[in-house]
Amino acid sequence: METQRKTRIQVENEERILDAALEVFSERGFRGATIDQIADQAGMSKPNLLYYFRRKKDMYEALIARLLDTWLEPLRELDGEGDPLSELQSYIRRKLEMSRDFPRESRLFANEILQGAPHIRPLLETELKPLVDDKAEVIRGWMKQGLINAVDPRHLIFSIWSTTQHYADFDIQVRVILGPDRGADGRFEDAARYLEALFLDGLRPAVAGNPLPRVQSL
Amino acid sequence: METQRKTRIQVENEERILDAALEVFSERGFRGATIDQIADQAGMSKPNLLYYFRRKKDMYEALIARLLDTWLEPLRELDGEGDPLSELQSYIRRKLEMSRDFPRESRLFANEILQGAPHIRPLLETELKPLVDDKAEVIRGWMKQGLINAVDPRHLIFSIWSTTQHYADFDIQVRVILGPDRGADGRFEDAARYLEALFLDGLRPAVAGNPLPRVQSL
DNA sequence: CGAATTCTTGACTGTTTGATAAAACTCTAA
DNA sequence: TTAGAGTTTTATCAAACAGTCAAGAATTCG
Repeated sequence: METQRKTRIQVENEERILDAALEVFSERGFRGATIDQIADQAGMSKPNLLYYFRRKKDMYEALIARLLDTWLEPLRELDGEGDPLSELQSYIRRKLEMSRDFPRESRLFANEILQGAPHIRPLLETELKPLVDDKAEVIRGWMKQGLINAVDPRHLIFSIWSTTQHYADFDIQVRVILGPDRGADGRFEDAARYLEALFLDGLRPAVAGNPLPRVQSL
Repeated sequence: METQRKTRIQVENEERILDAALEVFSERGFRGATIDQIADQAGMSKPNLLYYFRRKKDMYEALIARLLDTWLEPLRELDGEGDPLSELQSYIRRKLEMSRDFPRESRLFANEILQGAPHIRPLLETELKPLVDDKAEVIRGWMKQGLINAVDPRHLIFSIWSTTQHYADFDIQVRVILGPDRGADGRFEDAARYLEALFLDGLRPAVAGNPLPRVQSL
């Protein structure tokens, strides 16, 4: 059986639909979204949309499938050969950039996990877990060499995920608290600065009169 | 007009319904939840449930109203007169305990914020923001005295919220990654230990041969 | 007790929503 | 240019769902 070649129109419309679906699903979750809303957002009729994706579920699963890969890319880039502190700093920066540039994807993922990962659970076991296990081992290696403080690397990863994704997922709350002073870019710059300080040095100040007696990361 | 006194049955049933509603709303969000599911969970017929809460929205709003108060309680307890590091540590511990003991409430809140806070937005402005502004000022005071490292206190609060709530909201993901080795209690103990280390000292190790040149917090 | 009040239920209504059928229209390649 | 494949629309359906109603059952209280 030959793989169906896609027509120009097919490629265009599937893209348009998935973009609209991402918009709606990320805002309202799977069950909260309606096909009408997605069709509306995509600027086409409902039956027309269903010509490309026969079921609501198909759209959602197409989105989820491409999502996890993108989502894990920053962690994949974490390099065991690099300098630990700057590697982790880069990872935090990349995750924060994803929250800034792909907030809809972040919310879609959050929605899915929040509801018990009904569609993505198998992928978590087969894709997410092995990757995290692998990178946790890398980080553990750094700790054994005394290059970074010894903590549970998996919880470290959780804290990087949660703090960075917070700016996409809880955006409304963040905006209410920070006010309109600084635009979105300013918020993310401030967040990057803060997270760097937190993850590197924490809150406990260096001994007075002995400022920053820390190893300098290159 | 006299305030209706509530009968025994009324008090009991409203409690039962709200508990069931919390269960269902926190798992599926407002639109994803159905009255049938809630009635089922509460062990009563749908018309009976609707006798107590005439609309689905009424249940949701009753839950949201009582939620924010509980949710902000730990932050209210942050004491400007206390020792900064141990105050913040206690705050983190209290928030983590809330994630452990009230995961449904955490998820309900996350769902609401994720969807743009359609029901709770006004309360965020009138309750959440002033409290955060107030406590941010307290934390800023500590920083000016050099008792903790200087960072943006609002982002500090965001990171405490996100890291602690992560264990309730992303519970499934956390469980997949940590495996079944340690039970729920173990997970939260590990999380508490990790977060203390992160927020106090970060990842950058003390200079070799000069172990932990830090102010000791009492 | 017994009447008034409160509570519960089965049967029902109108609407929203996911999905289909088939006809009409458009595009493309020989 | 035109046959056939690919695309869009109109009309429609069945299930799911929020909410109603009226009548019967249970509870309360004088």
